[in-house]
Amino acid sequence: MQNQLCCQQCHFSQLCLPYSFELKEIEKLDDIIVRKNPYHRRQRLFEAGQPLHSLYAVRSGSFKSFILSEDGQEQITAFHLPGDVIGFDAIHNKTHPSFAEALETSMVCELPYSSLDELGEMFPKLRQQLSRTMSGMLCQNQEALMVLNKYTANERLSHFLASLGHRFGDRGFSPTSFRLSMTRSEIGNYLGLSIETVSRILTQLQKDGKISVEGKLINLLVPTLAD
Amino acid sequence: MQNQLCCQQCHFSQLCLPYSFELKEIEKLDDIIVRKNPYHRRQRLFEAGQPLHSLYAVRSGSFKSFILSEDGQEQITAFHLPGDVIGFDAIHNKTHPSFAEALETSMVCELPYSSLDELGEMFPKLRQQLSRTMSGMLCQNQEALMVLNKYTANERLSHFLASLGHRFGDRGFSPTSFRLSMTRSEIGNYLGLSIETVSRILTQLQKDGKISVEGKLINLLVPTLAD
DNA sequence: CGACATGTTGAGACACATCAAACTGAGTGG
DNA sequence: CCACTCAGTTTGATGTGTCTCAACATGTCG
Repeated sequence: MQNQLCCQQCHFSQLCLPYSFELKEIEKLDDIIVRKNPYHRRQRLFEAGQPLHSLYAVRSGSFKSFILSEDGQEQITAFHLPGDVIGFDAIHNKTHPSFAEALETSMVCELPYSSLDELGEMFPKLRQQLSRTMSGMLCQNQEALMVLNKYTANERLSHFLASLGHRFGDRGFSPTSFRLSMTRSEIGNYLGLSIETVSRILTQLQKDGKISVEGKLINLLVPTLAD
Repeated sequence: MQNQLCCQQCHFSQLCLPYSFELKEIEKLDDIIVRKNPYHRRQRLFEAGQPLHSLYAVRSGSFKSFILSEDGQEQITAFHLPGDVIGFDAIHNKTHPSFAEALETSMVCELPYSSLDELGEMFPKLRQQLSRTMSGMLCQNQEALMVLNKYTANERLSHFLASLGHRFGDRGFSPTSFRLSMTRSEIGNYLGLSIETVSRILTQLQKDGKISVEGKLINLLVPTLAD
């Protein structure tokens, strides 16, 4: 498959699974990938309880992952940008424990897990990359734990914005000027803050001259938002 | 290696890597495992910044994993019981991002990562088990995120004790009566609570007749500590 | 037995949640 | 094109869960 949708043409391949692959390996990976129609806001890649069929690599747009508590409360566990792979948490029980939902119109590459498993048999680099990616997610989660336990509301939000900017930068976008695809409510849910606190701190950061806010448009005005 | 320390004789092998292995596979795994001398309280398996040499399976006793913030604050990210494997977060950068420290006198099995990698080449089940374990840790982290974001101090501690009891039960110990190998301070650090709050809630849970506390000895008196 | 870490308990402070009300903007239908 | 709606956002007033500070009790280990 040598069309415009293949991994070689994808701007985010160096962040995604093909990282450090040889040409031949990329072509093999391309063969198993299913390109899907765009997902629209609120549409789901999968729901909790569904059996694991595929992992999904974000091609454009963004997604949120979330789990539900026993009493039905939503807890957002991650926001996914292009190049991120979604669904690793389902490998454990071969069932998705979480939901994945588009935050805006988005494209994904579907990676059937059985094909990925077979391909891993042949390509050690693919196996290593899968391990590397999951391990990296563990590191992120540890960082997130510290943010929630040790940081104030202001620090959490600053860290969130800086981290988002950094991730946009990695993807070739501006690290200081971007559009939030998630609502204030979703940010608050993720950071363990009320929606009012998110709003208040956003305006306060603006008053302090650290950022400028125009609805969903964010501008980071100081290199680090710390202190 | 057919001594008393081999995986076949280990009570926790069904929770550990050999889960669902054939005899031949277990023997191969046994060959690469290094049995170490006991670690004493405060001794470390590894420190942040050290290159990844090995993963470690807890054989007896318990450990904590923690990371340090830029300003040197400790954040405990997990407590490890027998059968748990420690060090997966180091695969990402081939360097440990975290510390692992014994909470009491403990034994571990050292699993040299390069040997594990080679062995994975031959045994698909080992690869799958490694993936399954890492995926399971992702699920745990998601749960932890919800506990921190949505639960009150009382609920966090109740959930912590119930979860610990459950894990002891899985290992053939009493799920309702156990000894805490970590200090109040370490519990508070992990749950994002002050040491005073941990202490207060422990005594309050006792007054409510839900648990009995005698220093580090805990008795869970109601099946679920909820509400 | 003394010394030092660990744990308990109380009083006051504060960061953030909750409640309440008004504002904005995007989409819808007349 | 304008009213209408409704989700999302902002801002203010008040409440509260947990932290902090402080003093004391207990346990542990040389």
